[in-house]
Amino acid sequence: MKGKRVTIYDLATALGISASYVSRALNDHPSISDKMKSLVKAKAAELNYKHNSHAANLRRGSSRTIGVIVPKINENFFAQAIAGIEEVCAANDHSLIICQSDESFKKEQIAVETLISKNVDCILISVSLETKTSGHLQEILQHHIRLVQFDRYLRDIESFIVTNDNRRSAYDATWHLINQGYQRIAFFGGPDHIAIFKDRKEGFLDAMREARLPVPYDFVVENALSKEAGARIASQLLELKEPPQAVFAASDYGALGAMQASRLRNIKMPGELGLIGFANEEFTELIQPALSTVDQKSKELGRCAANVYFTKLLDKKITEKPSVQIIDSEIIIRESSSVAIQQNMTHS
Amino acid sequence: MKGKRVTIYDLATALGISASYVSRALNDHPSISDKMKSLVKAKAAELNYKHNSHAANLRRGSSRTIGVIVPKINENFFAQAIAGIEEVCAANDHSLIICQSDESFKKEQIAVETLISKNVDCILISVSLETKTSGHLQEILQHHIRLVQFDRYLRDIESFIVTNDNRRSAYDATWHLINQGYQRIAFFGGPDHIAIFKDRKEGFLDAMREARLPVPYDFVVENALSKEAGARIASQLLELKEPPQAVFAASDYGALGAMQASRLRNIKMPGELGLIGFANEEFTELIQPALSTVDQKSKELGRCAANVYFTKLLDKKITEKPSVQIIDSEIIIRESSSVAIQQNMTHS
DNA sequence: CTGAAAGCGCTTACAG
DNA sequence: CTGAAAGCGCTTACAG
Repeated sequence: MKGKRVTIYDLATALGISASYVSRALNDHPSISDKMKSLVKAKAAELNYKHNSHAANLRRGSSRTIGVIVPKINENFFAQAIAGIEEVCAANDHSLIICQSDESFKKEQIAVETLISKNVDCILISVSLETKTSGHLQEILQHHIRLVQFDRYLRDIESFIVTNDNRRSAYDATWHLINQGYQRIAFFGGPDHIAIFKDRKEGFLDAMREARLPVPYDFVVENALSKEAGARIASQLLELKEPPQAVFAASDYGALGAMQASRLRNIKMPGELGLIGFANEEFTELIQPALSTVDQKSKELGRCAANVYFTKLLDKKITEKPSVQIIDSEIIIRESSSVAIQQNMTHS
Repeated sequence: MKGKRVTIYDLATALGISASYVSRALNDHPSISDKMKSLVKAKAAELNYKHNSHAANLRRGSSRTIGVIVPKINENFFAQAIAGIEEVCAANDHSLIICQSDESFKKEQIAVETLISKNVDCILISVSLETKTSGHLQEILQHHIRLVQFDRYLRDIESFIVTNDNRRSAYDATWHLINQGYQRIAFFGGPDHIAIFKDRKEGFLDAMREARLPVPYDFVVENALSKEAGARIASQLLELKEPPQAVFAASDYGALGAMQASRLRNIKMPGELGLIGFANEEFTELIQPALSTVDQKSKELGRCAANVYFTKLLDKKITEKPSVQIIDSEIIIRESSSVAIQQNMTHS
């Protein structure tokens, strides 16, 4: 069905030289003169030659390809991270295979299998919410494929990690709420087995403890990352005799759900309920009231994750001890948590 | 640096059979008994064997991989389309390489080169805004790679196309505005060289003509797809002595810009300015007023695009004449264009 | 049902 | 600087 592909042998014949020579010319090997390089490349273009990366990879044993696995490509956080990764890969002449786990452990495992069989040189992963064990990541290492975890990571495996200082950001976000005068503050978090969510919870508790504010048992919620969960749980809490005065959500979507639940009850924001999220999703500055949040510098985070491979792992036989790299995040204060800003808005 | 990989020869030796047999067992060849298949597979798992897709692809001449090129993976429309494509590919045991052109013609060309050298069997593309010529798409065909265009397509190349009836949707959206009583209606569109934008403009003009409403020359704008462009142009138009009473934007982002510009001027929506966008982006139902829009059923669109390959192109020597497949879209009416809805909202 | 052998298109030591 | 040759790991006609 397919026509015969033009190979380096065809180029060699056409030019009256050997295939090895052609290969070297095409790959900019230093032994070849610039004149010959351009001659060969011109002929390649003329005959519509296309490099066959599968053959090269098979022979070379490396694919110059990086695989990335993220939970959702359409969440702005991950899309930005991918953009950063892509930028660095392109600059280093590597290509990129993007996989989506869709927050499913099963799909994540399949993605790992696929990337291994595609012989990628490195896998950058941000694990799914369902991921509790690292067996599949261990397998990556067994196949001598480099591994970098970013944002959401597992602790029980040796790998470089690029993430934010989640505990610190959560601490700061919580203190921001406290400084606004809120006292009964609830935390909408994620599963404890993923370090960033545990860290955000700890940061929240650190601040509350330091401020000597009570944290009722049911104000700390473990699975409130989605809009639906956020809305459901906020609805419950807002029915209490002593409902929360503010919510710090470890996810913008959880915060969005809380906002919708409070709107249904005509609860004024930020007057009666303060709210801050996490991730700086696109919608956070578009909704009303605009949602305070934590900007994780996701594009920079993606850049760094990719750079870990290019600067610390590529071509290195003995790897330095895996380290954790921290990307600075930034608290963004908008109307949803700031009485001061809100008043300005109203008066303008 | 890498340890030796386990190959089918290792499995063959371990099992006392031939490599050919192993290969067939692993690939579920009908000549092999179920018992032997599971025996071989068990051994493969035990020895941690992983299929090398590069070797297989090189030998087979096909990669069982589909490439997809979209302008932006983080626009909800494309993310949804990719989700649909992924679903169909997974069901057909094909893997997916996702490339992002970032609305740049140059990047799109590079993506095409990459996908060709990766030997993908098919490329699904939605072209960038800058794409005016189809030379690079022609090259795909020359390499005997199948081509399907979806959503944004070029007309001067023979390929299957999966898209919405953009002219009809635009016509309906415009009539919706007309029926709400708006008369001076502006159109925020995209470049004419991309068919869908031309179609949306035509649909708008069809409706205006039919309603015998005048369309001032400067009410039809060609490059107002982004939030920034939408805001800039809306600002200009709203300064006119006879400003538009409504805007139909061919992009939700353009509509968002218009909304922000009108808010700055304290123009009431939908009372003083009606607005409808296109694509049903995530933010459209979250902002206030909620933005009317056209839902393009993007996930279904992605599914169909992938299915064109699996049902009409895969393993077919003589291809049927390329056709255009239409995915039904749906007008979603929200507050931004509907006085009736708005009043209900206010009174509730 | 089973195996020996060829070959996909490249890269890279090795030799000159 | 240049080339002949081996081999990456698989699949698949071909033969039995």
